[in-house]
Amino acid sequence: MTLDQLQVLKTIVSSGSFRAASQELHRAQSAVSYSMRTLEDELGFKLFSRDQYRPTLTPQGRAFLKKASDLIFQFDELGETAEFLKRGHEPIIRLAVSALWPLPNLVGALKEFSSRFPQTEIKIIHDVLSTDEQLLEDHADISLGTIFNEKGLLITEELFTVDMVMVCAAKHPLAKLKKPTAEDLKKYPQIVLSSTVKSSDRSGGIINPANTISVQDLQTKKVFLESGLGYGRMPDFAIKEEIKRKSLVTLGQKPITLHTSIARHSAKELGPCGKFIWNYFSRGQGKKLK
Amino acid sequence: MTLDQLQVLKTIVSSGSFRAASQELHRAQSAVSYSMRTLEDELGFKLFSRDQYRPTLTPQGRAFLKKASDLIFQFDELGETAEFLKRGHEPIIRLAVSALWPLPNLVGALKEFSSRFPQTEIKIIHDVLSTDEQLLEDHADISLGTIFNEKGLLITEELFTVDMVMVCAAKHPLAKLKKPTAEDLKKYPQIVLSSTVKSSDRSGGIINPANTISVQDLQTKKVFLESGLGYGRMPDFAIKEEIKRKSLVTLGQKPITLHTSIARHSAKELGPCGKFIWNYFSRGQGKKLK
DNA sequence: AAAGTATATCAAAAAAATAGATCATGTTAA
DNA sequence: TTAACATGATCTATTTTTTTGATATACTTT
Repeated sequence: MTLDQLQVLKTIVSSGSFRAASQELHRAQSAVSYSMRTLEDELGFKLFSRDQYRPTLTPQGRAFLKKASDLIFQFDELGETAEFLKRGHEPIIRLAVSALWPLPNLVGALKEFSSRFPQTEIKIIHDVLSTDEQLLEDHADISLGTIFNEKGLLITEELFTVDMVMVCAAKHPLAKLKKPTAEDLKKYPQIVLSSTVKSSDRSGGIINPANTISVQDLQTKKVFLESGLGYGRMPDFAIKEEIKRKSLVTLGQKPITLHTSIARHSAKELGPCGKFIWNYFSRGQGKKLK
Repeated sequence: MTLDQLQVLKTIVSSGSFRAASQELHRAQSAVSYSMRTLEDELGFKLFSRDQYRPTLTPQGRAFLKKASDLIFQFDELGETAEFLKRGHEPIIRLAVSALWPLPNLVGALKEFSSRFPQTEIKIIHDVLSTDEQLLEDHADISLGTIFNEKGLLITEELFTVDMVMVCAAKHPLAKLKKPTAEDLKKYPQIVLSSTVKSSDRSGGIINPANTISVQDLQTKKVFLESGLGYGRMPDFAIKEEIKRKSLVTLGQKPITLHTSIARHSAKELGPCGKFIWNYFSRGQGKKLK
């Protein structure tokens, strides 16, 4: 049983006769006849009843064709996938996204991407801080994170800025002070984001290293801050709601301004899918939300 | 691109080398090599990188194989379907079921059937009364209905009995009378089941043909009866609940006892699936619930 | 009855797949 | 380090499979 035989079968049924199918397939009529005979021999039952003028499917033939049609459809799809891969499109694209990245900024890109390249799988590596490391270790194709150019191994492009503001819960003792000094802060634990990757220590703005609570993601950090466990910096876009409903309050510290960037490995060419993501952000569409 | 090539590809990956695959497939190594070369030529990209000792899939190859594996799986399934059909199993079985048939009696049979023959589609033709007609016109393979042997054209087997009891709503005027006579009944509309098929008129027990309301299914009949629209006969199994909660009451009429039967066309052999259904009921398993 | 259209079948031809041998290369174990 | 072994590519000859073109037979239509 070959797929070609199934395609011949389908053509016969859609065209109505062996002869018409042979013309449609640009083969001799005897070839079509032979193809069906060998298929029927192998299957062990007749696909067509030939006692009428025109061949009609047997009940078995009808049931068989139904399943065979699905197979042919999937086969055609495989052909399309092959075309897609042949043109150099990536079967999967891996995005390393920093925890500090404003996620709403991503969904627009991903929406457009997945409608344009439905064949390409998207893998989000939602790392804490060191998204560039993911590039260097070939765990990601594109990184969306804060700027940190690694000895020219990466091609980066600066995008927009994120302000990291110092906050604590409204019920926290620090909230009572007008403008807490570093001395004031030292008395309470600071919640900080920390990467599991050791190589690059990028923990900026730590007040008292001895008195910190490290977490691995922004969501946890926010919960800890809201619960009054300590104080710490948060990206402004992530705490708008909390400030509005006053569960978090800003302390008088000057915000730290982070520069976000898109990056890729200089030694690895991006395919059409990667280029689309790259251009989406580098041409500024990704900046809109900011 | 042929399915055989995909199977070779899959074997190479699972066995780890071209040579191992060739042994597994009982072919020469050169045949496997040739098969992959022609496939790669047609696809337009390399499936394997051959710079290492053992061939490893390229990223494209990996993505391609993933989809190809699905195809192979579905192909194998088609082979199983073919085996199934070859053994004479019916791809579809059509059951004509009378509206008077106790449905809970069916579910047991269908449950067991679908677990034993998952490949066979079940079509229920829930006809009103004339299920045997469905057999004669080749719209059904087996009929479950009330007895009515058509000139020996059908093979039937008697199963169990269903009592048709005369009822009306508790709020209906007839409910007040102790034992309403035919004269009493004549004053009110009678709700009757009527078939769309004209040929055989089997409407038994009609009191006053002029004063009837015809419905096509038992559910509607029950709703009409409960609403007090009229009186009529219902199978006892279908109104147990309503009698219990007193929304329907029985009138003093003697019940009509219907004999149910299973039937099939004498000129058409049943396949294994049909025989299973037949035996399920004729050997009495279907009677349990009654 | 005649002309037109169907499928099956056959022998010959064409095309495709396979086998077996050989080569260059990489791996493993003594 | 060397010798034995394993791997995939490539080539030619062989085998198998598919296709063709011609012919036979059957059914439909006019």
